[in-house]
This record gives sequence, C-alpha cells and structure tokens, in this order.
Amino acid sequence: MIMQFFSLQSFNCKIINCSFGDLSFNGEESTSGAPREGAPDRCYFPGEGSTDQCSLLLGAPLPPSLGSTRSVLLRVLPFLREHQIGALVRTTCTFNWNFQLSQSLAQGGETESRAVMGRRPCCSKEGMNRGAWTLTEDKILTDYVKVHGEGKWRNIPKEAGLKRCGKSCRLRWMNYLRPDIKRGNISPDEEDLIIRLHKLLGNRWSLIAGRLPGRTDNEIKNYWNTHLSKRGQGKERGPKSNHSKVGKKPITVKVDEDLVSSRVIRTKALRFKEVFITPDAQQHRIENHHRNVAIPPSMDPNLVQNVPAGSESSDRSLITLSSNEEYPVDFMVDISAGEISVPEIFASDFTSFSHDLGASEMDKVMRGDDADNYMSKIAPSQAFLLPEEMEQNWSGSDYYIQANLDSDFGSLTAFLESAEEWLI
DNA sequence: AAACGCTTCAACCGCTACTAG
DNA sequence: CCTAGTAGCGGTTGAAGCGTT
Repeated sequence: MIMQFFSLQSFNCKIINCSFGDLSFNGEESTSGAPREGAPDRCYFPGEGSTDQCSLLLGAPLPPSLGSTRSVLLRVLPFLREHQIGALVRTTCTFNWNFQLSQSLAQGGETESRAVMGRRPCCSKEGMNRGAWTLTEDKILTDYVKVHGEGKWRNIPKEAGLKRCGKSCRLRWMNYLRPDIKRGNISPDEEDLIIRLHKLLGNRWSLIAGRLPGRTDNEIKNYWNTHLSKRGQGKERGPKSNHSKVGKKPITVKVDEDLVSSRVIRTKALRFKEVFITPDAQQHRIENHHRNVAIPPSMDPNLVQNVPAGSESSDRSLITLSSNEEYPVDFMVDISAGEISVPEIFASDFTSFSHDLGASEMDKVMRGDDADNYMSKIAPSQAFLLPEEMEQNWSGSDYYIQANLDSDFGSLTAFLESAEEWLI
C-alpha cells in the first residue's frame, strides 16, 4: 500500500497519487463538492515511507446530526481503518468540511494534519517492525539519541528512518541502550533492597528502580515476578532451578559479524558474571543524569561494559568487580543529589531505626509481618541516610516528623504519602 | 535425540499523568 | 478550562532458553 500524498481542502478533495492493492488512483480531483469519477471513498492510512502523510476520504455526505465534521472524523476514521480499508468503492465524494485544511497538509505539514486526524495511534502497525531489535536498529537509535538527546521519541521513526514506533524506541533505550544500564545478576544486596523497597512502595517499579542505579523498572519488575514474589507464596525454587545456576554457567557472547546487521539480538540470554566500570564512567553517569542527555554506548568510551564471565579484558585499567563481591561504595554511584542509592542505604543499613525500634521489632519488619506497625514508628529521615539538602527540606517542611518513637504518622497511608514525596 | 514443561525477560499494550496551546 | 500530544508506568504476553523425562 502506498499513499504518497493527497490533500483536502474545504469542498475539495485532491488525490494525487494513491494506490492500494490492485487499485490505484492518480490525479483524481474533486472540487467544490463535485467529485470526480474514480475517487476512492474510504481510505485512512499513514503513508508508507513517508514523513507524515495521512489519507482520508469519505464517500458520503455527513449528516449534520452527527456533529462537527471534525468530531465525526475522529470517531469514524479508526473504524474505517480497522474494518473498511480496501473498500475503495467509487462513489460520489461530497465533502463539506467545517474547517479548512491548508496546503501544509499536502506539503507534509505536521500540525494541521494531526489536528485533522485527531490523536493518532501510538504507531501504525503498517510498515513498522516489531519484536526483538536488531543491532542495526540499535545503532540507528543510539546514533539518533547521541545527536538529539533523549525525548522526542515520536520523531525518531521518521527522522532516523527507524521502523519502530516512538514508544518502542523509548523502551529500547531506557531498558537496554542507555549507557548507564548495569547488567548482570541482581546481587543479594540489591535483592534485599528490592524487597525492602517493595514493602514500602508496593509495585512502584519505577520508584524502586530509581533507588538501584543501573537497574531498570522492567528488570526489577521481572525479577520480582520471577523470583521474589514466589517466596511470598512459599514457592522459592530449589537448587535445581535455572536461577540457582545463573552465574555458575555464564554464557559467552560470540558475534558473527557477517550476520550482525540482520540478526535479532537476544539479550535476555546474556548473563554476566562480572561488571566492568571505568572510573570515568561514574562521572559520566553523573553528568548525563544531570544533563538528561545520554550518550550511546557505541559512541561512549566511558560506558559501563558488561563482559561475559570468562572473557579477558584487554584493558587492565578497568576496575573489575565480581558480582559475588561486596560492592565498593564508590562503585555504587550516587547519581544525583537527592536520590537515594544503594550505597546510601547500605551505608545507613537501617541501623538508625533498628536502634530505635529495637532488634525484635526490626526482625519483624524484615520478616514483613509487622510492616504497618513499623511504618507507624519510623521517621522517614531515619529510614535512609539522606543527603543534607533532603534532610533540610524535610525538617523545614510540613511533613517533617520528629525522629523518635513518639512520632505518630496517624496511618500507614499518611506515611506512605509522606514517604512518597520524600522519595520523589 | 525428542518431547514436554517450566522459567525468563524483552517487548508490547493500555492506561494515566503531565504539559502546551 | 479544555483538548491534544507525549512520556512514562505497570500489567501482560510470548518467544527462546533450559531442565527433565
């Protein structure tokens, strides 16, 4: 299906070059409610290989009772697209638009075409790739983000020539291509933190992920669903499980360069025993976090490198960290002020409130069988080691709560609301 | 070796929140 | 205030990997 271009104007339908299946329409034009023979009556497609062409043809006068033409269009078009595409039946085309479409539509003008078409679907299924990403697609996306920065996801398909919808591009970048992504197995410490944060936040995966540098919400969500949630159901897997073998039998990566451009990447099969990070990468992450501009790994010499276990790093300047080791504090980068990170939390290690709560109550908390009571007792500022400005904000805000056992949050809900503000 | 079932996780879907006009 | 566009979030799906029989 190719619909190269057409324009609509008040009382005017112009079809310059339109084809669908075996039918094609060239140079048909109707003006002033006098449609020409051969004009298709129903068609609504984003053009393939085009910038922002949309097509629209309706073959019947619109009853005034239906409301404005615009509102009719917004309701009718998706339906036509779904059910009547291809029904290019020749009928009289009687348009009586209540609004004027300027030539900008025909010229690829975006604003007006969007106004006409209403809210377009996230992406057209037509001509868009789906499923696993290829290395070529990754390259295109990372190159684009390098130049333009994050955001503007919707522009990527047409500006970068990537046949992925913006939403998919964003997801790919956020969950895989970002240079600060840390891959490898979830460490016991991270797992413990996830459990604690989930106890506090529930399924707020994004918030939880924000406290584990380099981890994505998707990753944590998956980890929770596949590992941790089962524990609560008493279904923790035994030593025969795949999970128990993760890390013991790392998978090495062997790339066939001849196939690089066409092969689908199966990233999920890659498990890494070791994580390499250069000292510069830490600063890089900090800077990028503040700039909110990411640099693609392919272009960034400072990126965090995931190296399959068993492979040799040729760069001995790299700091090698085994996932089995304790994370050095300086490895877990605090990527921004006001953000609570793993090292902060483990630096505090909850000792402040364990001190106040007492060992037995702390045990309850960690067992999860007295969370509400625990929530009612601790002060947020005690829960983690806060950056100074955060503490100041807290102490200066209405939400500040005395850090002693006499504090009363009133309810768990109230606490969570407060904690949420604090966490955010 | 093949079949089967379970596990994993990247990607998708639908929805909501936010923002700009 | 309303509407449309967009980003982001959480739930879900399904293909591939892996273990067991």
